Amino acid sequence: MTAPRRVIASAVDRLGRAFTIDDLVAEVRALAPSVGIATVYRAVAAMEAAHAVERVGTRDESALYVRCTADGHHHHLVCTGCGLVAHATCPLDDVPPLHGTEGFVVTAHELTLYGLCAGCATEVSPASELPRS
Amino acid sequence: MTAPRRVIASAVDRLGRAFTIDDLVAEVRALAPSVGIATVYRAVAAMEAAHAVERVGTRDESALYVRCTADGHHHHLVCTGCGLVAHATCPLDDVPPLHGTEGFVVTAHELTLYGLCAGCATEVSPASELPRS
DNA sequence: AGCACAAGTGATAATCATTCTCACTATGGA
DNA sequence: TCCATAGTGAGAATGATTATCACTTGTGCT
Ligand SMILES: [Zn+2]
Ligand SMILES: [Zn+2]
Ligand SMILES: [Zn+2]
Ligand SMILES: [Zn+2]
Repeated sequence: MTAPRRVIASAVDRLGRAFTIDDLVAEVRALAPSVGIATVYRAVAAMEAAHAVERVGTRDESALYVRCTADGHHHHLVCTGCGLVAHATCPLDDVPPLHGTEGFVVTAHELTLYGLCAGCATEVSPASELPRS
Repeated sequence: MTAPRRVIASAVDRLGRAFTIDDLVAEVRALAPSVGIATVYRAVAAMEAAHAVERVGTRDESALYVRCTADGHHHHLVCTGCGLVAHATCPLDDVPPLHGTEGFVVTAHELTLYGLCAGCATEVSPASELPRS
């Protein structure tokens, strides 16, 4: 592939954590200042289509992505303390949602778990959580 | 409350189904053409804060809302055929997600179920589903 | 190597949902 | 009734994302 896409892919690796497009642009431009924002958008869209990254939500009105580490159906644990995103297996596989589904045929679902990662859980006081949903 | 808010509240009732701000503006203006878009945004925000409506997702880059019918913790069934949104009880209450949660303390979750409502399930061929996630 | 075509790039403008500003008005209590 | 306050409406402002377009790069073929 082209040089900008290589730089963008390695920037995603270097970031490790979840990132917005702006995070990624900053990381990319540390090495290649000439790369345009539109190119980063296009590269992330291509990586998403190729399952190299996945969108995990929104932060400050901007899309959040993480590097794809797990294959197949899974969900995400989002730390409300530091923003870390971890992968989790699906807890619904053997739990059909029976109540309230009058005639509804469920074919897909989205699940995101919020909480505190190991680091944040010990670090902060229990009162400083940011509840959600 | 004021006249515009009364009109907006009754328009939400009249719609019944899930709606975007534009849907609601159209319904509102059928009776009160002078109501401004910003007023509808503000009224929906107030109703959301008062738990009179809840946001259930996104349709065509616009926020989707439904009238609040269930109290407390619950989730939503979204028909990918007609857009109908129904309420569902939480299937996770007795299923702690154990796998892959190294030290993570889960405090909240978001879950949305996609599928076909009773009407759409019988009406359309099985091939025309719109899968998600 | 030389060439041709397709894909990618970068700057900029356009889009579009949502929010802000501000002058004006309706509301509801004293 | 009178006033303080919250709500209103029009339009401008914001900000993320996308489209446009002329230019460059990568690729395969000869
Ligand atoms: Zn954390
Ligand atoms: Zn799942
Ligand atoms: Zn349906
Ligand atoms: Zn739940």
